[in-house]
Amino acid sequence: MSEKPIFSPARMGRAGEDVALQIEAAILEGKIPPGESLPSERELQTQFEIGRGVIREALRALKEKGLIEIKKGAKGGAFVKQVEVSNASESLALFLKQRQVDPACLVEFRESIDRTITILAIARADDIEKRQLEQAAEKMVALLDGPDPDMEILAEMDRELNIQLAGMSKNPIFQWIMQAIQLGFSSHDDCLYADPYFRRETVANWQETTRQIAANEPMRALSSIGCHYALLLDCLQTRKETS
Amino acid sequence: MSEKPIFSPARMGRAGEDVALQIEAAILEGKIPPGESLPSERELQTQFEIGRGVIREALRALKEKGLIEIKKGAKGGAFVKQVEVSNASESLALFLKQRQVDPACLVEFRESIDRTITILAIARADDIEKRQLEQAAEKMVALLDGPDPDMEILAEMDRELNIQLAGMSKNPIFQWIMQAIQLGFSSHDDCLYADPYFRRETVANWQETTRQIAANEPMRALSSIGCHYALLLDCLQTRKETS
DNA sequence: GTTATAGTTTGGTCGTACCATTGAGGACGA
DNA sequence: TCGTCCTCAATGGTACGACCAAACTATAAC
Repeated sequence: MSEKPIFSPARMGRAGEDVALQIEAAILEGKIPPGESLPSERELQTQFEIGRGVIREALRALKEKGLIEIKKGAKGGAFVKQVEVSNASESLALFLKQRQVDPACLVEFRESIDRTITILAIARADDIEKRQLEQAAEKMVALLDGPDPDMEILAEMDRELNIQLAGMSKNPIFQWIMQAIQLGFSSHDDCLYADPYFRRETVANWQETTRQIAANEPMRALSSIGCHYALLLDCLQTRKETS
Repeated sequence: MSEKPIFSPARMGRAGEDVALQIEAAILEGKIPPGESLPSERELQTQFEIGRGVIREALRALKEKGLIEIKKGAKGGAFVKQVEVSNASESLALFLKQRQVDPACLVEFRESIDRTITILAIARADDIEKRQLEQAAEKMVALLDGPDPDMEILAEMDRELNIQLAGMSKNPIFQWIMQAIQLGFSSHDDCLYADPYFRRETVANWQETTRQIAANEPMRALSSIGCHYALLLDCLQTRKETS
């Protein structure tokens, strides 16, 4: 397994770039299908007629892009991977994180896409998925009623719920955005779970929303979503005043 | 310039990851502001007590993420950069390309945010901006009626128009998302301008949309937007059949 | 048949040396 | 004095060689 994909030696100066591009191109053209492994570093070294360090840097870059996965040991190596949506999300999250953005803008944006996602989810997700979503919300209720309502866990479940809902829209772009937002700005949502009142309201709202989704009631679901974001804005407002 | 930000030595095994994470954290926490440069590779080598190859791999990863920019020569080094939206755009493009996501998903997403942007723009933009938008659309009409309706220029004006409109929503997130989409996937839109029929219809549609926005007629503007995306889907469909 | 052990493959790290690029400061001439 | 050219130092880019650590394989021992 090393005859066909012969890489051409790279030029001087910025050889690392060249190597990375050649390998990436080979992957994207399907010359190395997902699951297969690239030649070993030492093998590539001879094919490219270049130092091993350069090869390693190129592989590191591809790994960062999510194109390959690297395993150690014999029969290890660089395996071509299906790019996950989370890779793209991370990239967007990094961008959003570095910008100082008004929380109100974010809320506005999230509400906008949340509404669309909800409509799509009601139309496209099957009953099983809707049930699972409802059950996830019920688990939150149970946790809230329990003896130790841990804020961290609740916030994490909130994130999961959002991403799960986005997946039900059957549109990867919405998944991309939603994951990025959850990665980059989940801290804003934490305030909802820090206060006992908002915590209770939010969880109850999630239960209501998922129920309406499961019942295929788009207008009621949207109404519930509106409540959610009214709560969030309210919470952010009171927090601002106290600080 | 080397006293405060002392990095801790990294553990064995996966030191590269550790180094990259430490530097990334330092950047995100603002310890090294944009424009400033990190210590030189050899300097970092001593601070981390680690081989230079590892440092280089970590820097390469950060460069891939768009967090730093590397310059050669004296006074060169790794400079902290503002992450650009094009990074996120590329990352998403890679995902969609490798997964062969249906272009219709992208259209669906764009239509969704386009509708929200339009409503916000009508509510928030002042008359001057609305006039400018209308005039930009009129320039397209003029160009189309002219002797040499260049496809490239038309497509570029289309992109500009979209971004201009997004700006009028007064919400930077919509603006960024729109830019990311335009950067990565304008190629889909090009097909609208390749065919004479669709070209004419699309330009006319832009004129109609901008007029309704200027006239503060949200429902009619939305209706016009709906037409736009119906056209786009139609165009993609016929293109698919012919190929 | 199962377990223990040695061996092989492969990624991960270290270190040194050298090349290429670039900017700065000094030397030289007009 | 000014400007041009040259040298030099700092820094990233490449190369090579060595060794370590992990993980799979095959063989030997029980």
